[in-house]
Order: sequence, then C-alpha cells, then structure tokens
Amino acid sequence: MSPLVDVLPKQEIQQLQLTAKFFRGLGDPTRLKILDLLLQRERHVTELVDLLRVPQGRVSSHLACLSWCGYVTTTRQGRNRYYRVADKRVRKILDLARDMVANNAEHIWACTRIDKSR
Amino acid sequence: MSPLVDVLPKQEIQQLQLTAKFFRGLGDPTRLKILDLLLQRERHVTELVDLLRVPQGRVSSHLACLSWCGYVTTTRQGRNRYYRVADKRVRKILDLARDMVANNAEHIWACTRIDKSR
DNA sequence: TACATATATACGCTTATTCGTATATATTGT
DNA sequence: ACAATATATACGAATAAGCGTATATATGTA
Repeated sequence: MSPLVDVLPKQEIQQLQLTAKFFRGLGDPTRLKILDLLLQRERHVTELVDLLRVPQGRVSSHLACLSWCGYVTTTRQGRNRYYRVADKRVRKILDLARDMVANNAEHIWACTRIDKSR
Repeated sequence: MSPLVDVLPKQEIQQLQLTAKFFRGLGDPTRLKILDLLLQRERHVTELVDLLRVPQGRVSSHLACLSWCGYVTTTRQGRNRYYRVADKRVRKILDLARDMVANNAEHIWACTRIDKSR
C-alpha cells in the first residue's frame, strides 16, 4: 500500500508507481552495462553473456526487465534473439544521468539510505 | 560483490554502481512526488509533510536521499530548512521518463522482475 | 535557561530485488 | 524424431530498501 494513498487520487499514485518502477529498471549495474553494450550495436544474448561473464539465465532475466520497461526491443534471427535499444530517449536519459553523477560522485557514494553496505 | 568484477576495470564498475544508485534515488513514488512538489517551488519539510501526510521522519529521510543523489539542495531559513530542485537536468530526466512511461504503461505494470507483488 | 518548534537519525520488521542453480522452452540441423 | 544450440523461467537463499515508531539534534523564543 502506497503511503500516499490517502492524499492523492488513485490514478496519480499509479502514475508515480509506474515511473518509480521504470527508474528502478535502470537501478542495477548489470542492466546499465547491458544498455551500454546495446548502445554500441544490437547484440544477441550469448554475445552479452560472453562479454559480461554473467550466467546466461541472469542475463536473460535482466534483458526481460529492460524489455518490460521499454528500454529495449527484440527480434529473433534464426536461433538467436537480438536485443537493441528501443529509443533515442534511452541514451538521453543515460547521458543526463552520467552527467549529473559526474558532478556528485563522492556525494552519492556516501549516501546511507540507498545501498548502505557499499 | 558486483557480478561484473572479473570482466570490467574497477573504476568502470564503480561508475556503474554510482549511476545505478543514482537512478534508484528516483525509484520510489514518495520521492518522485516530493520532486513534483519541489519543481513547483521550493518548500520546507513541514510543508511537504502536510501535503503528503507521511510521517515527518520519513519525509526527512527521503529528502536526505534526494539530497545525497544531487537532486535537491537546501538552505536553512530560521527554524525551517528549505529544499529545492538542484538542477534543470532533474526536470529533463523526469520529463523524458514520464514520456516513455506514457507509451508503455501496461507493459511496465506487467513486469514481474521489478515489484512482483503489484 | 527552559520550552516549543522544526528537522534528522536510529532500529527492528516487512517486503523487494538480486543471485546461484537448476530446469524448461524454443529453434535448427541431421 | 533426436541431438545440439540458444534463450527463458523457476525457486530458495541472501541482501537491499521502505516503513513504523521512537528518539535525538538544532533553532528560535519567553
């Protein structure tokens, strides 16, 4: 239950939840690296697995996540399934973020609310 | 330990982790709503508490999070501490995201990897 | 200084998310 | 159909993050 439920209309809450979920799609280092690689060119799953040295199942899972959120699209070619960045806005968001992070690196690193351990 | 540790240089991993952390800063509905309100105008904590009907401690905590990540800045005026959006890029990122979410709402909603329950 | 107001922090509990591992589902070629 | 390759999904364990509640710190005022 959203804590905002008794002060905002249902539709606005849903909108906020969707947007939050959307951003959490970018909230994982592996998924960000995958997007990096896909911004260079489209790739199929095994290619990503080889580059990342991450178990295939997990790569697929992360890709599914990126796909649900609309960051990537896919097509099958023979046995392979190719993934590519869905939209120019993806690069824009990532560039903006990297830009802001560059100014605040130590600050973000020190944040205790998110990622307390490291 | 990042799963990418044996394929990427330390610095790149740290960069990815910071960016992921940065995005997770936007990955909560309450924080998004707070940013909405701060995009209208600067506000102090009690003002936000009244608008959101969320316990004061939690609002402060979310604000701290937004502050660490560089989304907002603060100044004290008398007893009150005012928060405001730090940067024009914040609005840009949020606008881009809302735009993309608008095209994908049902799709994102259905994503099972993030937020499995709802 | 004592008190009220404003804001920040702490801690245990619950829920989300990632990971490791195993298994299931395509698709192609023989 | 069978084997091989490519991709997706499932499930429990471990970690992260939000919430509720209480408490601490800071600032201003009588």
